[in-house]
Amino acid sequence: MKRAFFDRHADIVARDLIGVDLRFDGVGGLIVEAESYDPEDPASHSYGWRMTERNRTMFGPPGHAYVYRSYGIHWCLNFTCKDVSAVLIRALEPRHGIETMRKRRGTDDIAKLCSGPGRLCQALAVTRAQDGMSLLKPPFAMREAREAAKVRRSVRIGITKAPDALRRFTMAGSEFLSRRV
DNA sequence: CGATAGATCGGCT
DNA sequence: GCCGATCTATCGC
Repeated sequence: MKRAFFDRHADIVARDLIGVDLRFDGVGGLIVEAESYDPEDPASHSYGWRMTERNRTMFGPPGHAYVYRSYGIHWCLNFTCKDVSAVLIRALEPRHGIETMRKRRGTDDIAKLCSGPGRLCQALAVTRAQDGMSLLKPPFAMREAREAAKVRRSVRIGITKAPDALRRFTMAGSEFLSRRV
């Protein structure tokens, strides 16, 4: 994956991420669900261009991991994009290191390994330690989709602000989404 | 099944 | 203090 891939708006990047193979330390799978956020968006951490200690990575260069703590318990992985926009990675189709994911997640249910932003971070062992890391080099590895995936667009999950924005992108027919479209 | 309470952190009002 | 880009356990039907 080239840096130019991320040097576009999160809406475009999120769409193109569907079907991409993502690994962290060799563990991962295909991205099947992602959401886009930007400074104009009330649901975004970068809303109003206000930089804080938590969201500072979003204001940095595209192509980096922005990891934040959610509800005091879970970690969520985002990819930084152009103009302080970002893509929240919400679900993977497990492909690599499935046994490792099972151990970390404490379940054998393959549909629950990476189906949700908190779950996939636990499965890949992504934490605050990865915040600010480049996605273009190890331990991250990304490979473009072999063929263009069929992508669906719908409303985002679990937010209260701007609930009607069509900024959730999913792989059509995937069994590994955090929720049905 | 579906609904809901509870865990627990950081940033804001 | 309060709320959230969440997940799990545990209810009740």
